Amino acid sequence: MEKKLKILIAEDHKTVREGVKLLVNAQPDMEVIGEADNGEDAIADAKRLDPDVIIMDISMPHVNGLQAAKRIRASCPRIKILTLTRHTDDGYLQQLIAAGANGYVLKQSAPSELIKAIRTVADGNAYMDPALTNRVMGGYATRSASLRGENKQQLTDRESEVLRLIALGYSNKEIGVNLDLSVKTIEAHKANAMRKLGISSRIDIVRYAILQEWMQDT
Amino acid sequence: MEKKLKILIAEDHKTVREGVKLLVNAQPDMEVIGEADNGEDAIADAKRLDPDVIIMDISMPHVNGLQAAKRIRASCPRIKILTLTRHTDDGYLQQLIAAGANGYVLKQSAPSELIKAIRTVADGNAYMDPALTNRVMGGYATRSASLRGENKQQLTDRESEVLRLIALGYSNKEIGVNLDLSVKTIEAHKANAMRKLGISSRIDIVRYAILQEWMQDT
DNA sequence: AAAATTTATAGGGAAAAACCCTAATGGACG
DNA sequence: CGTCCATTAGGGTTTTTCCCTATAAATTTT
Repeated sequence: MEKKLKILIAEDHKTVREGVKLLVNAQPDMEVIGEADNGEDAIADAKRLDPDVIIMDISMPHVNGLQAAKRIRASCPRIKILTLTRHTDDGYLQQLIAAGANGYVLKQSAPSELIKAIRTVADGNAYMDPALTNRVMGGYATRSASLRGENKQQLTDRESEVLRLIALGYSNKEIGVNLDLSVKTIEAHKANAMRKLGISSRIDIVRYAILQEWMQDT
Repeated sequence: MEKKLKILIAEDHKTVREGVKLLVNAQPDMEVIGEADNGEDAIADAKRLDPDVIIMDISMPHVNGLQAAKRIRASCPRIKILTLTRHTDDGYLQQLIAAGANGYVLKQSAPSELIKAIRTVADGNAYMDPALTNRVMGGYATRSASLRGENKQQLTDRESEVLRLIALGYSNKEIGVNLDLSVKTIEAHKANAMRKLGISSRIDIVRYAILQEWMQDT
């Protein structure tokens, strides 16, 4: 095995941070070497730890991801920056590109998307979530993966609800009783949701749920 | 349904806080009405929200659980305080009783233990985790549940490992492959662990794992 | 030291759950 | 008004889990 990709996670939400770490460390060729919960620490850690890729949430306390990206770009141009965000905030998109981010992944994407994105930016290509590919980004567009993008439909409310309960450890039957639906219906929603996300196991559902910050309240 | 028990959670670790909230809100007769991540806020919230029971971690920033318990006892004697802690820290035990805590639950106990404890202290009885009952606590001993304590053995490393992976969404087979053991062995560890904890479903495993703060790293 | 208990391992067979395929209904949208 | 797709669900097969039993090794007790 050649050297592992060194990843730094900059994300203020601990649950997501730990979920991402879990996911990344599960890849044989990647390794989380540091974590920061604010932009300032992210800048310091970037210099100190010299990661290959920084996974950075754009909304963070103190110094936000945008500012942090700009400063890291300036001081450590070698380091690739992959931004991670909740919504399709158009506003940030162009600013981030300008700030020097190498990629842009939505939190609502499947975990496999994030892994693909890491590999893509580590290879020196820009990466844009398929759900955004048909938007702006003139000359930077990624040529590698993601363009032939697995249709990235949104999950319906029911589908999200079912996946969340599955991640929490409920069986299809228990969910059926809970929501007063047939097991068969739960199975259908689950299967449809998994197809949409391109995932195929319960761990993937758990990982997706963690990324969604679904493991809380209710 | 008579009025629900109002619960305040004072715990600095967010994952645990959310896990406990999940568990408590799943009870038809309980409701989380507030959360605090430090002792100071816990004291303020106790006065402001007037909960029936406070579930309080003893190690918290600013003002620790011990100090907070003492002050809440003084200002709101009606409110029951149930302390939640990681280890069998003998040291704290007597201090907590002196500070006015009504109960003491270990984090390594099954979630059902916590629920039982809430009901017991809400009823005006003292509660002590069965694992500790055979220790100190002269005149305060609980007479209600818990004394006829389900044998509270510790999980072995293997058992913990298996439960953790199950909580993360792995199937027995996947765990077997992962640890290079037969599925049958995994099943046995799982069954033994569940028997020890007195639980019987995957959700219970997930809840237990959250209480253990197992859903992180690795 | 011998005996008893617990841990780690695992098989066989029954029961339960999940999976794959198919399908009807009722909106939304062009 | 026809097409897409969300929501609902059944039939039959495959996979997983559950329950009971078992053995060697380590640990604890007597």
